[in-house]
Amino acid sequence: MDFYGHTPGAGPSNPQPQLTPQQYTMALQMFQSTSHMPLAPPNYFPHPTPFTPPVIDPALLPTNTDDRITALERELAEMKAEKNATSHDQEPASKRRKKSKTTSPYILKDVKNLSKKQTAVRKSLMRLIKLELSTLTGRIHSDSASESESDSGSPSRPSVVPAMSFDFSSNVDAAQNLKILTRAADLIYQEQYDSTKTTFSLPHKNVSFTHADLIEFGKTSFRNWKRVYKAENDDTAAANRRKQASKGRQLMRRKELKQGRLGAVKEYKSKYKRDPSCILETDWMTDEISAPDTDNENKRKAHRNLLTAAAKLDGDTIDDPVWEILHPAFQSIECSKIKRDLDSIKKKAKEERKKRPRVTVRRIDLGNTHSRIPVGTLWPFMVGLDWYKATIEGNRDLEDEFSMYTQNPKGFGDEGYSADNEEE
DNA sequence: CAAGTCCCTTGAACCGTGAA
DNA sequence: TTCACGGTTCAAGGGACTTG
Repeated sequence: MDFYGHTPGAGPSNPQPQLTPQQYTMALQMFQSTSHMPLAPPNYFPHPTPFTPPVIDPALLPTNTDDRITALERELAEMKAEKNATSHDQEPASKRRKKSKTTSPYILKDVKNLSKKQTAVRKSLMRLIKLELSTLTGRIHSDSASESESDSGSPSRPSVVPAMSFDFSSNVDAAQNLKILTRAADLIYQEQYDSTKTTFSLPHKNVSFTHADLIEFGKTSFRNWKRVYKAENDDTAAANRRKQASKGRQLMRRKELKQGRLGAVKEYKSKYKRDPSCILETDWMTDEISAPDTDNENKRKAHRNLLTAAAKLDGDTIDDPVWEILHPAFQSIECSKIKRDLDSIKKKAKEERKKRPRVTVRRIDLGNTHSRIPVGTLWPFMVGLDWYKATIEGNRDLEDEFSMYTQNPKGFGDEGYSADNEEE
C-alpha cells in the first residue's frame, strides 16, 4: 500500500491516505500546473471523508479526459482537506515511514510469484495506462470506431489535440515526462481502485495494486516509445536497432529450422534407427542471413548482388528477399548429413500435403560458413576434427568456452568419427 | 476461410550504476 | 554491501500477408 494507501475492496473504513507531505504537494502542483481547470474551492466539498466514492449521478459520469480530470481534481481536493484535518494526529508518521521503508510500494510490479488473477489484472492495468498515455500525448488518433466518423465531421476536435507530449530526449524521470506519467496513473488509479465504481473494468475485483505499480507500467511504455523515437531520429541508435532486429530475425529463423527438423524426427527414427534430436539445438542450426553483419553499405550491396545473381532475380523479382545460408563451420560431415536427411524428409512431407503453402524465401548456398563458437555441450560426432584442431586446440579461451562430451550417443559416430572428418 | 510464413511489437530478463 | 532504477537484449505472441 502506498501513495493513496488504498486497497481495492477495503471499503470506507480504510485508514488515512499515506501520502508524505512532499508527495502530496508534488502531486498537487502537477495538477495545478497542468490542468485546464482551476482547483475547486475546498468548501465545495462538504464531506472531507477520503475515498468515499462521491455520489455521482450516472448521467454526469465522466466521459472524456477533461471530465475525468475534473473528477480527479475533486478527489484531490478532498484528500487535501482530509490531510489538513488529520495532520496533527499523524504522530505515528515516523513509525509509518519506517514501515513503508521495509515494504515495497509495489504489488504487481514484478510478474514473478503472482497468481493468475494478479497477472490478469496486471495485464489490463498495463493496457489501460498505455492507452491513457497515448491519449494524453496524442499518440493515437482514436480509441473507438465511432471516432473516425467525427474526425471527418469536425477535424479540429479538441480531444485529438495532444494536451501534453513526452520529451524523448530525456529519461523517464524528467519532470515533463513524470508529470504525464503521474497524471495517467492518477486517472487510472481513480477509475480502478474501487471495484464498485462504474468506471471499474478490471477482470478481478479483489486484486490489490498501487499507484506506484501504475507509474512503473507507464515507464515501461515510455521506454518503448523512446526507443522507437531514438531509432527514428538517431543514426547510431537506428543502426543498433537494425543490428538487433537482424539478430533477432536470424535467431528466429534458426528456431524455425529446428522446429521443422524436429517434425521430421519421427520418420528419421524409423528409417535410420537412431534418434537425431541430439543435434537439434537452436544454436547449432544453419544461419539464414539476408545481409552480412556490417554497417558498410557497399558490402551489404555487394552481398545482395551476389545473392540476386545466384537466385537469377531480375525485373519484377529483383527486390524479392533472398537469404544466404551459412552452415556452422564446426560441424562434421556426419552432422550435416543428418540435417540434410531431416530436411529432405521435411520437404517430401510438404510436397505430399495437398495445400500449397506460400512460396518461401529463396535460400542460396554459396558454400560459406559462419564461425560462431557453438554454445552448449556438443557430441563428438558432430564436430569436424580439422575445425577443432585449427580453431579450438591450443587456444586457451576457446578451450574453456567450447565443451564436448567424451562419448557419442548411441547410434552415432560408430562409422568412424575420425574417418568422417578427414574428408572435410 | 484456414493454414503457412515471416517478422514486429512489446513484456520479461538481464546488466550496469549510483545512492543509501 | 544491497537496493532501485534506467537502459539493453531476448523472445513469446500475435498481426500481416499470401495462397489454396
